[in-house]
This record gives sequence, C-alpha cells and structure tokens, in this order.
Amino acid sequence: MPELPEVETTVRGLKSLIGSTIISIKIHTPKLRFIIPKNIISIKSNLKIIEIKRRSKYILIILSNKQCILIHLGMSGRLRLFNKKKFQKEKHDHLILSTNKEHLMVFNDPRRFGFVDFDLYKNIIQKRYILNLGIEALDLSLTGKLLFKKINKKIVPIKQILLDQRIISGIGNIYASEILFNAKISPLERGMDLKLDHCKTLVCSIRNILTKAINSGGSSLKDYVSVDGTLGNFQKKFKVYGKDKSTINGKKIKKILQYGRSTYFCPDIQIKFKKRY
DNA sequence: AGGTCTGTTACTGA
DNA sequence: ATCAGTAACAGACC
Repeated sequence: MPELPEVETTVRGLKSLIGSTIISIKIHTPKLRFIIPKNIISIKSNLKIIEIKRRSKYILIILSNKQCILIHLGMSGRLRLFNKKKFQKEKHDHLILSTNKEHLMVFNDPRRFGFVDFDLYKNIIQKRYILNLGIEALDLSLTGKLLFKKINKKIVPIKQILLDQRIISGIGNIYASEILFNAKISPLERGMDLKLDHCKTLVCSIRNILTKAINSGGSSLKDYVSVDGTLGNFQKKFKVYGKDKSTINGKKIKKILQYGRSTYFCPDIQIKFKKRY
C-alpha cells in the first residue's frame, strides 16, 4: 500500500545499508512492470551504497560510481532487510541484493506493478517517469498560492487532482480521501471552484496528514510492512478511508467511485461550496 | 465466479 | 498542442 508515507518509511529503514558494499544482485523475476535491466547483475563488487533517498514514490539507491538503482513499489511491492543466515526465499521475492555486511535487501511484489531500473544517476533523473513528476507533496515551496495557480482552471474534481502525480507528487488514493476530509473539502469539488483560502487549507491538510502518517510508520492495510517487518500504525487513525459503514458524530461516511477508484468522504462535513452559506 | 484493491501510463478523442 | 477519460497491467482476497 505504498504512498509517500510508506515509501518514506521504507527509505528511512534502508539507511542501515548506507556504507555497505554490494556483493551480488540476483534477479528471480526479470519482468515486473518493465523488464529489469540485465546489466544490474554486473554491478562490480567494490561498489558502495553511498546514499538512499526518495523522490515522490520512487526509491533511489545511489552507488559510489554514480550509478543508481531505482525502485518503485507499485501497488503491492515491499522492500525488506533480512539477516543472511535467517533468510528463506518466499513467493514473489523478485530481486535480492546482498552486501558485505549481514544484510540482504529483498524486493517482494505479488502483483508485479512495481519496477526496478538501473542506470547512471544523471540518466535516471532524466527518465520520463521522474521528469513528469510535479512538486513533492511535502515540499515547503508548495504553498496555497502555488496550488491555486496550478488548479484554478481545472475542470476535474479535486480528488482526481490530488492523485495526478504531474501536479503534486506523492499522494495516493487512500491519503487523498483522508486529506480532503481533514480540509473539509468535498472530493467532488472542481479544481476551478477552489478559492485561494481553500487551497491554503488543503496544503495544510496535505502536510498534516502525510507528516503524521510518516511519524506513525505509514499505514498497514493488507500487507504493507516496514523493512524489518513491523507494521505501520496510521491506518488506525483513518477517519474516512474504508469506513463507509460507520459515522462521525452521527454523520454518515459515503463511499463513491471516481474515475474507477473508491473515494470515502462525509458529505455533511465536506459540504460542496455552492451549498454553503 | 466475479468484484475489488494501494499506482502508472499509453492510448483515445475532443 | 492541451486536457479529460478509459483500459490495461497481475495476483490476492472476499
């Protein structure tokens, strides 16, 4: 269930790999969403991992010769660290990276919507999937004013705008519902109908929800776990997502479909602007 | 058996 | 050219 907070939690958990030297990379499933570049297995054994960082929902592992392993977790991908002696390969373990220390890093992804890329760092950041990304959701230069400028001509609903990685990157379907509830803005509101003040509120809610989710270790729906296998907690703090059978202060939560994705919201709290006065 | 699910993008048509 | 909307990818789960 990897959106920005889960990817950030994963990246933080991988920090213990920094400084290690790669010994081998084994590919068990060559074709994920895309085919894993074959030359990844030719990584020289004297290469060190010097930095691990996140861009939107992408994980970048930077090596001492300026090459970079990029991993996207897709819908169901997970990165786990194991002690070499205790590791036993499981179903859907597609790529295993072994270091000179006791660690193994394992990429597991049942649905195979994730992918792995490998190239010089300067080439990776020129790939279209990176270049097309909009401003980071937690970038401090994302202000209400900037958001307003980006969306005030858009006819699509604000829920859809939050999911559009070209406008803001990092938010996924679950946090979009939670953010809009926090901002008391209806997911059905068109981008062009949000005033500057709404955009300011929305930016606050984006920061608020994503930051709290990161501090809770992300959310564990179904099977998301951090690199050491522990569960995130933030799903316990969901106000609307997956709660269409319950109420908030006696007000019903509704589940609707928008562009084929489920949206959860409370129509009595997230009232459409035209109906307010 | 059939519907649903966290993400992304190629494609279509306006 | 830009914008909006749909289909497709694969497996697990209910």
